[in-house]
Amino acid sequence: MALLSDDLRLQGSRLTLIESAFPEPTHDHDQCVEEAVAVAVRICRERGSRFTELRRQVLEFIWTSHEPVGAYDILDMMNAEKSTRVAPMTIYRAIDFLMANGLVHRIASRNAYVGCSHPDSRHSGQFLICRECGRVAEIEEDVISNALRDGAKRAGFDAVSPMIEIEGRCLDCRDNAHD
Amino acid sequence: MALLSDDLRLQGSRLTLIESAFPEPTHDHDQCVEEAVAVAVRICRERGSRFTELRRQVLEFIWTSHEPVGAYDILDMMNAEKSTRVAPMTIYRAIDFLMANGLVHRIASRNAYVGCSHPDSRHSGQFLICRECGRVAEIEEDVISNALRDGAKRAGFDAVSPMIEIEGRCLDCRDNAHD
DNA sequence: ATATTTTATGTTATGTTATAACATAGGTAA
DNA sequence: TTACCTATGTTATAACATAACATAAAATAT
Repeated sequence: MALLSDDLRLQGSRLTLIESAFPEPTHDHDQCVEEAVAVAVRICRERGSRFTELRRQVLEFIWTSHEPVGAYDILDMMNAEKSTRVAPMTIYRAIDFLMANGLVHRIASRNAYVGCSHPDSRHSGQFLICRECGRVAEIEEDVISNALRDGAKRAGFDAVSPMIEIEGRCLDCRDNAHD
Repeated sequence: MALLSDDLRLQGSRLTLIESAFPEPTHDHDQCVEEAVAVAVRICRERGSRFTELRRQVLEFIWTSHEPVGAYDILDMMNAEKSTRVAPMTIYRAIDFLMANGLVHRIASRNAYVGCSHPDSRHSGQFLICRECGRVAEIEEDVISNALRDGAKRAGFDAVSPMIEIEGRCLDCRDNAHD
């Protein structure tokens, strides 16, 4: 899954290796979807969970892009493609299943959902959200997790579920900017 | 504003000073509200913004407690107290104003709003949300901010607006737990 | 194989959160 | 006092999410 792009860029006068958390704009996205489904199949089989046709479709629609997708967007895609009518409830139930199995994450600041890029490892959400292209990248920085745990602890707080959503500008959009 | 309580507690065998980010359950909450309004008045005067009666009322309702308050909760409180009928739009406009001036924050994971406990200093949101009592405390840990900025940078990302919402259990609820 | 149970989905209705668009009023400044 | 800008009123609707109960399909026990 070619989600990481390595780029050589000049920063000031030093040559630096920057590893973007975002996929290259030219990447083969079909492959992302394919792999996401394959992993989901495997994980569900391992757990004895049922990865039904409906759930597969919803997962695929969420993986339409690397941008968060709203529940009603999925609903519309679903109903456009098939002749059957599906109700919101149906979509939300599939989303709940996918989230419970760590296959998708909810982006609270957008009321929308993204596919998880590493559903195997236990992790709490750290998301980079590009304001320009709308894409979301998931990172897993121990420095951040540790800082959070320590900060919470210092405040006398048992942290259970930290959620981090960072808005800003991704490398590609910075490069494309004409200012 | 007595938002910090210092407690001496035994952790393992060491005597440790824990500074809870949450207000003491017995604190004088009227004073929180009073101070929040006073600060708002000052800040708005400094900026030439108009702190109208409506905006003051909405700010006060948000400060009803240290729990996040929904827009429609405010609406209900408003309409219960006064004979006039206020529309959602009116509330949202007041909330927008208060947020733009850093007087309240939105808790995205709850679709609700809390008063800002230090509206003077520029800061990005770091919130502790207690699952048991529902209260929210705002912290400002440089360790976290730095880890975020560095983590984002390493991912080739210009972080603009980081949002952190940590769910867990506050010190008071831990102490009150009977297990 | 059939009955029983559990899990998934269908269906209808409604609850909750947020904004668009345009009208009116109320300060502020020329 | 006119003109302008900002705040609020008003109506309608968009966008997001769940409750409650019915049916179907799969897994398991008998």
